[in-house]
Amino acid sequence: MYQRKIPIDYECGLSVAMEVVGSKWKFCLLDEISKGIKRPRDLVNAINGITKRVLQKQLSELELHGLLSKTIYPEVPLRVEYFLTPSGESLLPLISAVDQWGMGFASQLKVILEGKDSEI
Amino acid sequence: MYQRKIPIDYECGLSVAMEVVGSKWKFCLLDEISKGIKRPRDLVNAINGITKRVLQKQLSELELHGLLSKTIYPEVPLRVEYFLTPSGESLLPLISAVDQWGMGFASQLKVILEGKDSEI
DNA sequence: CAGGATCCGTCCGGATACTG
DNA sequence: CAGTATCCGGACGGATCCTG
Repeated sequence: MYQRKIPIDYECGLSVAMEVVGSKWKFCLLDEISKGIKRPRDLVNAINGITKRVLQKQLSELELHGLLSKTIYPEVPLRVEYFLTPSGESLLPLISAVDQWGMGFASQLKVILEGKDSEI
Repeated sequence: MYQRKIPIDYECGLSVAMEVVGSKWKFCLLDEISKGIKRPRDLVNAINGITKRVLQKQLSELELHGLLSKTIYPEVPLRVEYFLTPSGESLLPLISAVDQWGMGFASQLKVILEGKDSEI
């Protein structure tokens, strides 16, 4: 995600993984695309809080890293559809696992953060 | 990990998970601590590229979120040891899975990035 | 509509120093 | 040694504009 000085430790799986999917929205993007939302514009609408610029950047990174690919339909207006490569698909079980873990953890986090808020 | 405007979508597991472990080093930290490296100073030495300040911050966040806890030994010099809470331990399988995925993906990423380098 | 470029404010992280 | 505060430069993200 912003690791360029300690180039990337190819021996460390976590380092590699963080490099590729360590940005805020990448799991979400892969998830949404796997669900069939393929066009940039639809993704902006589907994902709460992402902006066009960031979406564009992260899509291109995912594409560069070989997790995503796209098809360009030379229509007017232009249409582009992203889809998961095999590498991207290999990540889906992990995303699902992370999502489920997060669901299970949500209640705990809620209590913790709201407790903190009330201390103000 | 800088999502404070779109507070946190507790309905979205990915959102919750990213909030808690979406920083660069958190998986690494939990991993190392689970391996028995418990003191901040040892963690700085064990993790390639992290600085004391960032370590401190991420440790405290993990502690705040209830994934980590610590024991303070009132010795001189002061000794502190972090350990995983049950929530933190529940994350280990995921970390392991991410690590393994990263290992498998490393070769592909290497080819891609080195290919890009050689284009310069 | 896709997506790249630019301007610019904000946040993050490195370095350093200080306290207990 | 652990943890916090401060200063400061650089990276990131938002808004906007432009091209195909």
